[in-house]
Amino acid sequence: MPRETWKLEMTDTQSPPTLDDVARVARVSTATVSRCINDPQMVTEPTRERVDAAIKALGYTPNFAARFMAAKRTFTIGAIIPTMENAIFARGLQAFQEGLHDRGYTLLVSSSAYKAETEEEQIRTLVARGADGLLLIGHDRSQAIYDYLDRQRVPVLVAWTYDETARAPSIGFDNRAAMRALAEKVIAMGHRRIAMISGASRQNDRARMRIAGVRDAMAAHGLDPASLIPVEVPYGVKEGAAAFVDLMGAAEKPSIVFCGNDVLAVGALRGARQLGLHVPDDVSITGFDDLELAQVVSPELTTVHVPHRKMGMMAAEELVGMIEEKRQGVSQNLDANVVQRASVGVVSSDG
Amino acid sequence: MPRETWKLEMTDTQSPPTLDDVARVARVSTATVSRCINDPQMVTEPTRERVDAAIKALGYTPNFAARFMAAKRTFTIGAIIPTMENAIFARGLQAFQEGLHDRGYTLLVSSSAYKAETEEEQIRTLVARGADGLLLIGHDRSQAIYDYLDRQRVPVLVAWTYDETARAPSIGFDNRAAMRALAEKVIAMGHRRIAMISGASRQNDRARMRIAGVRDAMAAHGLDPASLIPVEVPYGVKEGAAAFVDLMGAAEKPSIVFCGNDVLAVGALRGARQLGLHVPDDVSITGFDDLELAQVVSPELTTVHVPHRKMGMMAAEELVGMIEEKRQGVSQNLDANVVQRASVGVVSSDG
DNA sequence: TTGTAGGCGTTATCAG
DNA sequence: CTGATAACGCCTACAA
Repeated sequence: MPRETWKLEMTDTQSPPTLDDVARVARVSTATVSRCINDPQMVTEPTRERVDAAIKALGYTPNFAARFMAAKRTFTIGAIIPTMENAIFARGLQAFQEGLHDRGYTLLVSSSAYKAETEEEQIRTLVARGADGLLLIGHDRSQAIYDYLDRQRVPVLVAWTYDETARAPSIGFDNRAAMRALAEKVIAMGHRRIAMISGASRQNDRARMRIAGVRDAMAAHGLDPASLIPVEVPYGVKEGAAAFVDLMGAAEKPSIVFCGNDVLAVGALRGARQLGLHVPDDVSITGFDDLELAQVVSPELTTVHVPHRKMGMMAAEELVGMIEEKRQGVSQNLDANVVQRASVGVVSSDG
Repeated sequence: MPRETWKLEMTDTQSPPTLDDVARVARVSTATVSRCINDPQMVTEPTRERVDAAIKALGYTPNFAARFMAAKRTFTIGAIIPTMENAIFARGLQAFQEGLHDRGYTLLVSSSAYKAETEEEQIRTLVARGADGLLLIGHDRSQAIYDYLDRQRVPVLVAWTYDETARAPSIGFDNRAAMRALAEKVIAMGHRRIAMISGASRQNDRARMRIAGVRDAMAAHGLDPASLIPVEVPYGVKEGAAAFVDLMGAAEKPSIVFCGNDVLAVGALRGARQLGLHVPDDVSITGFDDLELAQVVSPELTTVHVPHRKMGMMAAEELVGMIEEKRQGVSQNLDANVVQRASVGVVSSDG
């Protein structure tokens, strides 16, 4: 039995088909097969047909690892988000994925569970896997990992926040200004006894900026910003409820509880229900993000509307641009508007 | 200037460090460096220290593509879920990821937007990228793609459903039986005018089974299963609300509206509010999944509790087992229990 | 214990 | 337009 035949049978049964197999079946060189796939117009009609037939017959799919090694491109973008649990990042990410898909890229997502260490690990994983670019949430991470990214020459775009002074370009909104706008409106409605429930602010610039925003508004209204001591808990409905109950157990009960996001606010709402408190008559509550959730609960949440889809779409455009034109990214500051609904009430004569 | 030096400098500035670079700096062979990374105990203490130092100094990270080509393993698992928008799959996936992480694997997630075509594309992408195994939702997909997976020898595990007759092993629950149990309880409370809002049932065995479950219960109570004509809409709060409003506009208004999942049910609740209908006095509503959402709305949803985390953890264990022991997967049928809350009421003398 | 060298599946540069 | 052939970065027998 001729060696060739033997080998053909072996490869055929043992493992997925390769370019070689296709080439052999189509009776052309591997180079030609490669061209058929990547640049069909460089090949004559009849040969292309033979090759396509062979590809179909064998059920061939190119091996990305090999392709990456040879071409240094994967048309893959990685995104690492803090959580997939609640839908905070889902809508924006969906738009991001659509934008990438339109441009011929695939998105791979990974979640860090709000842990810096995990995020770092996942950044390395995605880069080592050949991601052409990365989308990250917020600016807070170690110098070391930015250095690593530089060395590996992987473009990075930050989303969900805007900070032109940061090292990486960002497409997002000004968390601090948005929260300040919300807080100013609320304070203008007469609220003076202010409390806040926030996610952990360490390693989370969005959380920190939102706290700062409330303090800005307080200062602007002659209140002492330092008097605001946010309760920090993990983002979650249960956690929000528990924090709220604690807050209402204090000697001086707040008339308004600002929450770091809608999930926490929904938790607070639930805490209020547990305590038999009426919102907004007994106490007001605000969120941030304007998730679908915000309009599902009752009362509907006063919150900050974040342009999720727009942000995702613009991020896709920008990141692909950075990759293909090898240029620095340019930051964009999108609008995030306060949306007033029923969870905040007017205070008449409140100390 | 000696050529070696020149080359070293070039590589040093132009591209990420490779095994070669590390070897050169540590004055050992590439084989030794490789061993230091993959099997440290095969190397003497002093050499290992030199190598580790070189790795740190250079900021070296192994290139997965190259590693994959040589070793055929990536320690990466891919999961493709229908959507990331609402949190349906998030909790289970989170547990799945944790389970994988404990076993040394990384999870990469991709969402198909409930489109078979997109899912297929993503399956190929993940496989081509060297995923060691795949987690998919539900059994409904083309024969062709299962054949492809076989040929590529990539183990596949299905979750969120259980069907021992299907081609792929599954870890999930019996959607039909669970929905039937729920429906039986509801019907036993006197409901006879039954309607249902479902997600698209095409290419979605979970949706189909849940519809079948309601019909089973109807038949068991002497009602005509064929009289149930589910309204099919995309999973979404808005869509659920609209469908509900339509349903209540019919000549014979239902006393109970079964919903294919909690998101749809929350939508229905909202539709009821729009119509000024009281739930459950005027009409009852049920969900499925027991998302956090279910306890956040009011009235709280009667629904089916799905063991998300348990399912995710077991799936991780099973899939890794299939990969490492090269064995067929074994299916598991988990419990999904009815949880009665406030959205369903008793009907006294209803036709 | 350490080094040498072949091969993994593609792409891309040359000739033809 | 097509075909050799040299990388790409790593792993792993096999040798020393």
